[in-house]
Amino acid sequence: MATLSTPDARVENRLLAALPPDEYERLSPNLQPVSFSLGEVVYEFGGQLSFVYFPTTSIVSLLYTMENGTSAEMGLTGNDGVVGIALFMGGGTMPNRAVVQSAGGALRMSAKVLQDQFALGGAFQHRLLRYTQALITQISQTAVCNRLHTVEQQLCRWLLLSHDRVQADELVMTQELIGDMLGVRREGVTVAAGRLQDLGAIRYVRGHIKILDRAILEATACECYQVVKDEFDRLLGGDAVG
Amino acid sequence: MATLSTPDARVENRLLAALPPDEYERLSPNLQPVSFSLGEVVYEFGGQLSFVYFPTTSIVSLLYTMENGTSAEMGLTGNDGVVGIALFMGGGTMPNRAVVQSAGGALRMSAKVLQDQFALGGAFQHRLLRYTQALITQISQTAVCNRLHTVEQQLCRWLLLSHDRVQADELVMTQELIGDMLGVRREGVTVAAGRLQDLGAIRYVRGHIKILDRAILEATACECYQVVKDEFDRLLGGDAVG
DNA sequence: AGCTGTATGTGCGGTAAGCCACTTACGTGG
DNA sequence: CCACGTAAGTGGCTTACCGCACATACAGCT
Repeated sequence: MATLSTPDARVENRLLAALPPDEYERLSPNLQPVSFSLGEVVYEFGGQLSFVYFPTTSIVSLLYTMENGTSAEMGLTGNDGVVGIALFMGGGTMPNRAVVQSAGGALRMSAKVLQDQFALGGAFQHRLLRYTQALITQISQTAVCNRLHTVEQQLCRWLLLSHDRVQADELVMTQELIGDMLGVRREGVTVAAGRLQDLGAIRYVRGHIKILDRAILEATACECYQVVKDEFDRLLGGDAVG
Repeated sequence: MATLSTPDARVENRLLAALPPDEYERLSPNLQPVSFSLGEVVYEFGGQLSFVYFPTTSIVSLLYTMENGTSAEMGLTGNDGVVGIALFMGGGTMPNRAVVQSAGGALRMSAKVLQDQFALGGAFQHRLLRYTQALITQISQTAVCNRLHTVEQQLCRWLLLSHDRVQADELVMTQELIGDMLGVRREGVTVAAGRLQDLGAIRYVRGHIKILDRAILEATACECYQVVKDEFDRLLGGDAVG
């Protein structure tokens, strides 16, 4: 059977790449490459999902928008995970939005195929659940971080998490949008980003952030980044079963 | 086979109560009633779990403690759910603590039994995953709420969520401990609780909170409470499959 | 009744960040 | 190379909350 995905698509998503060869062969005919543009809405609050998406070069933010229009991010998914966990967790819909934060590609799989394959209970199920647990850690840490840390610390956390999920040293993202993600005003981002720029950690020009020195970002960030990173490494690392 | 649980233990936890009779019969011999005292630690940061717990009359908070000792709650589980999701999600440990917030009973099940039963893929697995998705919503909303809402609004949310999971109109909880849960100072809780008392919503006397008027609490809370409640009802309601 | 420990109430100065109004800088397209 | 739209920087005022230092109040014990 001819696969619609590109030959090396597999290695572009770490969750899929970690599957044993036979399971991957079983899935690959059902993966279609798609392309996400910046700001595209992958799913809406309460919307029924028809597909799950395995990002390859894109990053997708999960965020919640309040009644008064303010919003905040709860977590973000890159090529280490999957967007649309409600489909295998059983709920069908999620009470939040998923928005493309960094343009790029993804592999999509239909709801039915996903659910059938999940029900087989093999490595695929195992990997999806482990990823979900890692995501729970990320969301939890976001909750704690929102309560206890400064905007500057959170900006560092966010930049590091994003940088880990993208191939380049440049992020395309306005301060306005980062404000929406972090649930702070645009001006707050400006001030915090200005300090990071003075420190030499980043350079910021009209929607293009260049990561110049990760070490400075890590030193300025709160412990939350490391907690999330460690847990992702532990749960999704190569040594894990299947 | 004689069950070690009390005859009506089943109906005390809604997750178990929703199982079809044959599945419940299969599980019940493996459920042992245990009793939790206030402040007891169910599991520690990174600790290996040997059991999962299905609270019946107790409430267990999931919280994270920072390096500097401050802490914040990410979610709480009562008789609608289960404590120790890492055991079936595959991680084995969680990077947070679980602390008994309201003394009472629970039913425990060993890790091995849980994992074997989960792997069968029936209604039990289905229910556990749906609960996990509901918990994700709760944690997500906590993250958003921490960022965007006042201490008073969050206190209302917390009181309502706790009240929903306990049988009486009285919560046993000092303002100091609520401060730890919400990630705010004890004095901040005092001020917010004082206002709620002036409004006639609660009465607070030395660690005993009496819920006098839920309607006032709901009006004062942010939308976060309703979002979480709706999602729990949707995902865990009686109409859901199996 | 009085003692003592824990729980709660209150006030004050400091700070992070919100809101608002505005200026400056870049950069693409005419 | 100029204009205009979008992105970023700045400053002043206000607010919510923190940190600290106390004052009070209840509850069980003697």
